[in-house]
Amino acid sequence: MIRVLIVDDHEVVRQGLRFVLGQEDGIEVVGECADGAHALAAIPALRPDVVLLDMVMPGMDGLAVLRELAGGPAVIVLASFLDDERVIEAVRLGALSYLSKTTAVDRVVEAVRAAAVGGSVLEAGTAALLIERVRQDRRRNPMDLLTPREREVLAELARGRSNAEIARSLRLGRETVKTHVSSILAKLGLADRTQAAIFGLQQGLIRLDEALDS
Amino acid sequence: MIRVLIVDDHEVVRQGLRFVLGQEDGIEVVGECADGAHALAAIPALRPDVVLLDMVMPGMDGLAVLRELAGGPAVIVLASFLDDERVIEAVRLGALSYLSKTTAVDRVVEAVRAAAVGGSVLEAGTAALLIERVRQDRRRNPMDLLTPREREVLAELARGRSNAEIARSLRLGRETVKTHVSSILAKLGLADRTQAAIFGLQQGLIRLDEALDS
DNA sequence: GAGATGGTCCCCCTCTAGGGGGAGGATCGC
DNA sequence: GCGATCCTCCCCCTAGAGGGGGACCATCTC
Repeated sequence: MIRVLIVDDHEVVRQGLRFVLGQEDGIEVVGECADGAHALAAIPALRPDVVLLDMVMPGMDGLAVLRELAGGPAVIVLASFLDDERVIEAVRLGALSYLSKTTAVDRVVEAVRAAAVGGSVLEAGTAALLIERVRQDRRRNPMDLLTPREREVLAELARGRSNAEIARSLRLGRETVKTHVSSILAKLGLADRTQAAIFGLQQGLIRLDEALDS
Repeated sequence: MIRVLIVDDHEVVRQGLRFVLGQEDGIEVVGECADGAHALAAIPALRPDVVLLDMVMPGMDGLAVLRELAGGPAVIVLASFLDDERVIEAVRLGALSYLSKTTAVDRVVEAVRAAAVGGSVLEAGTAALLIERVRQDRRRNPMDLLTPREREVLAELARGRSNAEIARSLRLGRETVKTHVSSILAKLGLADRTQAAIFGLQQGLIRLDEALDS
């Protein structure tokens, strides 16, 4: 008997999963939780073999639960979307399968049975993401090309500041700022400061909603 | 008997809703669809009184379906998140209720019964959003100040393009682009094209990850 | 008809931005 | 010590950006 714990903040999803898994031979749903904290508290008593874990939950999200669960029961992550970064991170943290909620329920059942013996069920989209990541790692993060000072200047660019403002902000001469900006453009292969600003935002140096403030 | 149609790409959600609603007196689930196009095709034959509509679906999403459904059956929108813009837009398009999937199933049943007689069930979060929107409308969206052509130019700015590139892209003279850029900066109170680009990204004219792509 | 608005293009002007150099000082590793 | 890297600042030069005008034409409104 495979003991399954369902962790999802959506009641309809929990009911759906319980209903589907309940009809399967050899699978028993031993509990369900609406958030990560309750799940971690309940696991010692429920002793599940497999945890079906929602990625997006209020409070403690799926990744946080995964971190705490290292070495415990097998985990299958259920997500509404295949968010690139989260897939990678979840797999790194030991998730066996990473399924979208759009997946046919048969696949979920399949993943549960596989997880009970340490196996994985990968969707086409997930597999593609993992491969893409390996590819990306080869053509390295362009940010590594920049010196610490250049990264500071790039962050200022991403805020929408002029050379003179950056000079004041970082206590530099305007000529020095120009030198850094030129290096940034050359190293990243960008045409002008506007493209640099966009790049900085894409890299998350500055949150989009906190740019332009001031 | 209230005839209900369930439209959601997640099979587990459909099963969950069918299970919950099926236990209610006076409610009958007459069908379920996995995407918007099938839903629109099936509605004339199924004649539902109430449509439970998922906001996020592949292909034709919830808003698109709502647009086509104007004047038809009552619609209750189900969403994973309370996305500000979508809530407003959905309500504007005639959705009676806008519920999060984290809502207790009792509320869904309540919303279905209300919708059958033209009523609404609002969650606290949704109500707050609507109030906030009314507040925002007072201090007006700055984008309304721009003409359609200026918005196009602003989108190009947000891509990181130069005046010459924008001119080629929009089939304009470079002087004309300069005129538009100047108007944009003046109307929005921004200092230069870099700030305009950031503003355009914040407004969602261009997705951050698709900026800079050539 | 007059007026307002939006779109297109032009001119002149100033100033910032950005490329291409040079150069001194600090730190680190060999 | 010596090379490498980084940070700082300077000069000259060109091209682009941005402000401030003006102009023509179309459409819509009153």
